[in-house]
Amino acid sequence: MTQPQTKYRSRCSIARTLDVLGDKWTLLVVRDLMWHGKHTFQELQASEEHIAANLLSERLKRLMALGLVAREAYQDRPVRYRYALTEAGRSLEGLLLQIMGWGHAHLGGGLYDPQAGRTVADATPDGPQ
Amino acid sequence: MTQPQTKYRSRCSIARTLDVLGDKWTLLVVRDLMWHGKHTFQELQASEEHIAANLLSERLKRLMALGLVAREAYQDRPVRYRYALTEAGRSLEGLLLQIMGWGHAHLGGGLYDPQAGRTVADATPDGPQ
DNA sequence: CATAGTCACTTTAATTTTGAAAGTGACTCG
DNA sequence: CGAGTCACTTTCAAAATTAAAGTGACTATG
Repeated sequence: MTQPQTKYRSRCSIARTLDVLGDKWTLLVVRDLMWHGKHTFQELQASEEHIAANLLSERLKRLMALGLVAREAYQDRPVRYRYALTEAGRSLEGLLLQIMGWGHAHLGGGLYDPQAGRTVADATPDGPQ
Repeated sequence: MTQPQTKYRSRCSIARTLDVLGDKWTLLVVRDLMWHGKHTFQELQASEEHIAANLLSERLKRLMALGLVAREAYQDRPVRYRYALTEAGRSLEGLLLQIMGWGHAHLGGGLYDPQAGRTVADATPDGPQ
């Protein structure tokens, strides 16, 4: 009986979360799916930060493999997909809000109110103040 | 007058936070400083996840440049430093707790109670359940 | 019918980051 | 003197990111 190959660096929940979401792009894709009504490849790619197409493709595959995103065809011939968060994917909203709150308080980023569906505090160009 | 070179990819608070903390190691260093009483280079390096020395060195420099960590000499000849979170660094606790909560619920990682100073739920080897 | 355009990717190649190991400098201890 | 400790830095191969170009399956236009 072989040792069950561990998927994660450690037992720590923070390390495990970083193993799957710890990069500069994944949570931006989740943000766009969660709040900004972006659901096609093109819409996701057109976001302000301009993720490279190969990375977007790879990240969507990973999020689907994790069960955080699912896709369904919105067109045949050629088949094209619409991506959406699953229930598990939507559970990341608290995390996004916390990250946004910190970035607003400490890095001068904007504040988005998902309830209102709009920005309620503008960003400063470079940092806080 | 030159355009003030923007430090961040975008005005979004989430993108800005990921610009500075979005990798697999930075928040583990913060975790160890915040909760696990690890303050010297050696202690930080000895953590379960085994960060490479060059990365630890670079991350500590970045965290200091961001004002999230400060160091003070605890010994002369040779001078050696103890690293600690600043007030701004300690403000990341909510974020760590949120990340930990998500990783516990969805990836089966352990739960640490900072109040009690101990693990209150063990991790499962590979995932949730 | 040929050509241009759209969408969703994939491929390619240069650059950057990472990871693991080994090395360095300033000491202390035996 | 030689070994050991601590806090790094250096080195270099491997992996990830970036930007650009290319592909395939169509639809719309002249």
